[in-house]
Amino acid sequence: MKEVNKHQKIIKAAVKVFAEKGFYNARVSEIAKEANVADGTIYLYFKNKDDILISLFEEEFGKLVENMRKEINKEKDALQKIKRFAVSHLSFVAKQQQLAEVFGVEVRQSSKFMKEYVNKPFIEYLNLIRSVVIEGQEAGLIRKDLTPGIMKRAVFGALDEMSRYWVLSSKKKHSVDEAALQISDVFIWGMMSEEARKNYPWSNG
Amino acid sequence: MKEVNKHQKIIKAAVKVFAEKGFYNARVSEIAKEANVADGTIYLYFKNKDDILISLFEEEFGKLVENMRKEINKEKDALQKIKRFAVSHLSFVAKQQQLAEVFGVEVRQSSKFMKEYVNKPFIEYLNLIRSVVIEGQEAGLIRKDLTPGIMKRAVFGALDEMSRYWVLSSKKKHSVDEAALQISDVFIWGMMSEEARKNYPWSNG
DNA sequence: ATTGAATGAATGATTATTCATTCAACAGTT
DNA sequence: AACTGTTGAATGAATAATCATTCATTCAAT
Repeated sequence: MKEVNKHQKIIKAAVKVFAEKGFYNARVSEIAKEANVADGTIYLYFKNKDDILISLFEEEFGKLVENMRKEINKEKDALQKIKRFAVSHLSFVAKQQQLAEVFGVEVRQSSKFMKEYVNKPFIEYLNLIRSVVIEGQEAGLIRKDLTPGIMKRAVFGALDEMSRYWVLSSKKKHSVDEAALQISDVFIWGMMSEEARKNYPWSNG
Repeated sequence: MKEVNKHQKIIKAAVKVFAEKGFYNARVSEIAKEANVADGTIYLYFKNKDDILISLFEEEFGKLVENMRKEINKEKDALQKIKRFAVSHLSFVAKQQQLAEVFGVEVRQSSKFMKEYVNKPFIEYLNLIRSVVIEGQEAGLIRKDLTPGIMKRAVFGALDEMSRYWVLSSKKKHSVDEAALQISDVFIWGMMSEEARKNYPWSNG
């Protein structure tokens, strides 16, 4: 049976099962069932259960990083890039809930125990923010007393916690769009240099 | 042998083992060994392995919430409370690394526990921030267009991501104190109302 | 006839949990 | 103070269940 890409089919099934059950409570047999392949077939495409998670992360998160890089480059000033980052991040979460759940809830936790595996795509993602902060400081838009390495974690953390709420809660009281705007707005005003606050052409809304 | 509180001894051992290995890779027998009790003794004090994690969370996080409530009440204006929250949160992380690791990495990120176990103490902790935001809005210090339910997640998320970096990284490039100050400063400036920005007696440093 | 992708039942390891047994502490009795 | 019975906390070897992984076999395609 020359079929569609099994690797991809298994990854897709794994996203679903990992999101529903969590990595440790996910059964390889259930992923196989979801992907419509035999249990053993998984092992023709992946070394083991860990490898499914790692591959899925490398591949899918890799795409996300590339996509985000393009998104923020649509803006030319650093403060607008922050806003674009927030909106894109949360829009991805809303569109790809299961994947977001695996990224946010499972991977960073699990990666701790996969000693060898340094989470390259994740670090890259964080460093997109860091670059924007540095760029903003060089342009005089962002306060120079702020450490880019701290700010990248603050911005990402704020968005990530919001994502977790969005993905895990069933109620979804706040809209993700509204959250993205409010969070980026607070960071923009909070990080903006004194000078920029006077001159920057800002129509807050 | 009438001994010291075994319940407490087991919890303490569990914190250490969970922090080192993660919940799913932690062995009950290892917790027993660490606590100097027999494997079976654990089951005289806890229903099962899950129950160890849940109890530890309820008890230890409960203390943290109470402590934080006292801390922020040392300040009387909302913006200073935000700062105090940030400093206390990260100072706790630095002082109780293993416990912080279990709180941050194991409990909150484990979708199994987030989904099946409604995390009362955690919600209470978040709502401390929410109350402060509301208080600040009522006093005219904080912009009224910001949703307290979004802000509580943004502030907590920023601090939490910083904590995760701090506990998991071995390098510890940034000091936690510095991080707390920068993060709270950005939030304070970002959330402050136009009016407060003019009148508030602020010595930024 | 040959190949090798795919299968899924069987295997082997791992571990949470149980429970028959031990033993220290104390109370009552002589 | 010595002996005996009772209690229940503590033990840890044995159990039972769960799953990741394997591999002998099948079978579709060429």
